[in-house]
Parts: sequence; C-alpha cells; structure tokens
Amino acid sequence: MDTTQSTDQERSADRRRRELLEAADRVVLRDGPGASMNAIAAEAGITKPILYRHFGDKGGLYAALAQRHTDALLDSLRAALDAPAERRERVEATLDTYLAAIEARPQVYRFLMHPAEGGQPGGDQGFDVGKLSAPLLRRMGEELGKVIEDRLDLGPDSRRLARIWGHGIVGMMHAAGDWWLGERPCTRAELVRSMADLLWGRLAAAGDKVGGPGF
Amino acid sequence: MDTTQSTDQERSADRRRRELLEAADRVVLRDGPGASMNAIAAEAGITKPILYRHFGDKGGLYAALAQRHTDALLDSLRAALDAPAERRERVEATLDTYLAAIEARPQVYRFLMHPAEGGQPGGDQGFDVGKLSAPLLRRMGEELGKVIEDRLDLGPDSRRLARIWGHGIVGMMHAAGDWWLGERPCTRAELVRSMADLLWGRLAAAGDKVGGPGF
DNA sequence: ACTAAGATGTTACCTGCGGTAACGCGAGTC
DNA sequence: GACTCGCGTTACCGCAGGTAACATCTTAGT
Repeated sequence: MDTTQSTDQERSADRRRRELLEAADRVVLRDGPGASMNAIAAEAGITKPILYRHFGDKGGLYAALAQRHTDALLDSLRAALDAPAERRERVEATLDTYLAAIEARPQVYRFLMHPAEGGQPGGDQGFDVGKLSAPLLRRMGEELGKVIEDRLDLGPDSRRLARIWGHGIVGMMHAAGDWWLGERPCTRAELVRSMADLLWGRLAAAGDKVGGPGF
Repeated sequence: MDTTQSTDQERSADRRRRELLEAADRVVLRDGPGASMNAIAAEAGITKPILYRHFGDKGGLYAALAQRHTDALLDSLRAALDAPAERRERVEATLDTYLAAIEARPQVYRFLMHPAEGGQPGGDQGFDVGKLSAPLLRRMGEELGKVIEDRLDLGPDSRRLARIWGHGIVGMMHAAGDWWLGERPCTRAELVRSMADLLWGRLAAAGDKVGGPGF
C-alpha cells in the first residue's frame, strides 16, 4: 500500500546492519584484527551466512567497519585543521588529534591499518600494485592534500606539490605515531612539537656536528 | 676425522637453506605475499615438513626472507646517506634510492610491508601493542635516526629529536612512495624534489592563499 | 481462507590453509 | 649386522572463509 511498509523493511534491514556492525566492532576491539567471522556472528547472536548475506564477504564487512571509524577520525582531523588559528597551531592540533585517537584506542587503529590481507589466489597476477597500503592512510593523505592546496599559495605546481605533501605528512604522522605508541619514548606533546619542528625546516637549519666523520 | 665432514654437513645445510630461501623468493615474487607454504615447498621441489624443519613456522621463513631484502635495501640507503655531498643532495639521493628500489620490484616491497599478519588466537589479549607496523619501517627509522643524531647538531634534546625525525622521515618516504607507486602522478625526480622541499621548510615558508575561507 | 513469494535464519558441508605426527630410507659407525 | 641420525615422505588435525540446501515466519494477492 503506502510506502511505510517498504521503508519499515528498509529501516529494519538498515538497523540490522548497524547492529551487526556494532557487534563486529565489539569483537574486533576485543580480539584485534583477524577476528573470525564465526566469532562476530556469535557475538551478534546469529550465524555466519547472515553476515555473508549482508556484507558479501569478509572484505565487505571489514570495509564497512573501517569506513565508520575512518569517517569519525577524519571528522576530528578536519575540525582541528579548520580551527581559526595560526598555521603552526593548526598543524600541531591536527597531529595531536591523530595521536590522541590512536593512543585512546590502539585496537581500532591496528585494525584500520591492517586491512585483512585480501587477494585471493589466481588472477592477481601481473603487477597489479593496487591498494598496497591501508585505505585510511590514502584517504587522510588525499584530504590533507586538498586542504593544503586550498589554503596555501604554492606557485605553479601547487596541485602536485600539495598532494605529495599531504601523503608525505600523513605518512610521517603515522610512522612516528606507530613507533611512539610502541615505545613511548616521550610525551605526546613532545612528539607533536618535534614533528612540527621538522616540518618547519629545522632539519635544513641545523648545523653540522663538529668532529663528524669526514666533513 | 678431520673437520671437513662437519663443515661439509654444515655447508650442505646452509646451502640447502639458501636454496629454499631462493625458491621462496621466487614464489613470493610471483604470487605476492600470502604465498602458501605448499606452493613454496613445491617450487623448491620438496614438501612442507622440510620447510618447517628449517624455519620453524611461516613467520620464521618470512622473517628470514624479509631480512635478506631488508639488509640489501638498507645497504643501498646507507651508501646514499654516506655519500660525500651537501646535505640536501644526500637527502635527495636517499629518497631516490628508496623510490627506485620499490619501483623496480614492487612485489618485494609489498611483501616487506605486509608481514604475514601473525597473532594466533588466544593469549594475544590485553593491549599488547607490539610490532604494529612492518619491521622494515622500524629498522629504517632507527637507522636514519642514528645517522641524524651522529651528523647533526640539534641542541639539548638531540637524541629524542633525531629518533623522532628518523621515523617521521621514513614514514613520509614510505607513504608518499606507496601512493606514487599506485597512481604515478609524476616522475620520480619530481617526487624527490617535492619531498625535499617539504623537509626544507617550504611548508612553513609558503604564503596564505588570498581569498581563502576566513583568513 | 488458501496460496505464492520473499526475507530470515538454520545445519551441514566444501576447500584450502598452517602445522604436525608417524613412518621410510640411505649413509655412516661400532 | 644392529643402531642411530639426517633427509624425505604420506596422511592427518583443527580452523578459517565461504556456500548450498533446507526450515520458517511474515506479508501480499485472489
């Protein structure tokens, strides 16, 4: 009759999907990535085939799960990036936001950076070289690149330069954050300051060490 | 009798090990990471248990394999880093060396950055947060950190700063290289120049864009 | 009211993986 | 000749991802 029924069904299916995702989230948060489909289904109170009907395969579920977290994190980062402040302050705020996020929920972070391996045997041949690294890194790199291009005046090659810097800075943040999370060699604030110093050219400005090997 | 026998045996075992590693290398190069132990054993003309006797488990084999390539790449990088030239030239040479390596053999690169997932079910609980990212990244970060600390005069916090920068720069190189390898948005030389520009403080020096949103 | 359709859920199974136990066999040693 | 010991095999276990086939309950059509 009216559309309420179809919308009800639609809503029901959608709600179910969200419930499943939340269950999956709990399991991944508890068991880390590599959580089995069986475990996730059990947590959701159902059995495997339902998961497969909703998400196709494990990659689909993980992609859906990853997108939720990625979107959330990207929102935080955009907020820090858009704050009304000096450029250096904004950069530091963005770095700090990212680090705070991975510090608060390392399991989620680990899951986002380690997306399920993928690649079934057969057909993958011949230098495919697609989706090498985590989608989150790519998305963050692209976003930052856009922001840089929008905000900064970089001369003729502005577009190319901005994208390269976007991916580069995100990679720097990621690698340093990963190492820091493992070894905790200093406070978060120190790490943020040090990285900002690097981006502000202190590497180029530093003097050679006296008595160095050969020069 | 004399030691020739034991040395012969030793040599034999060692040679076997090398043969197996080379076979594994071929398979990984062909099938990418995720190559099965069966496939590797078949390529070597033997069966699985022999692999397990030599390397313990899949992680052991992959670790041995990874170390060969990692050592080779690190040697190249050290050479570029130690060249007698201006700092900027050395930085560019190092970046270029890395990019040339991943460009020449993307499958190897992919394998090195995607180390086997690990983590058997059970016991892994409770915020372990170890070995999050690829060992190659860590090693490169540490090495670069040492070089920076040795060469540059960074004031009081020299040690901390150098390590942070080491990991950060390596991460920048990795992420930008990964993205570049996938999309090929520019030449290698352009990428190298752009990254060096970033490290040389062009981000801080750039002017705000006129007509930007709000400032 | 009876039936047809379709979503929702199940059990039971297939394939392929990492990993291992048990056995076979040839070469040296006493 | 018996004993061991390195090298190799077959056959198997457990568990993962993924699927086929069956059961069920709701809803629509006549």
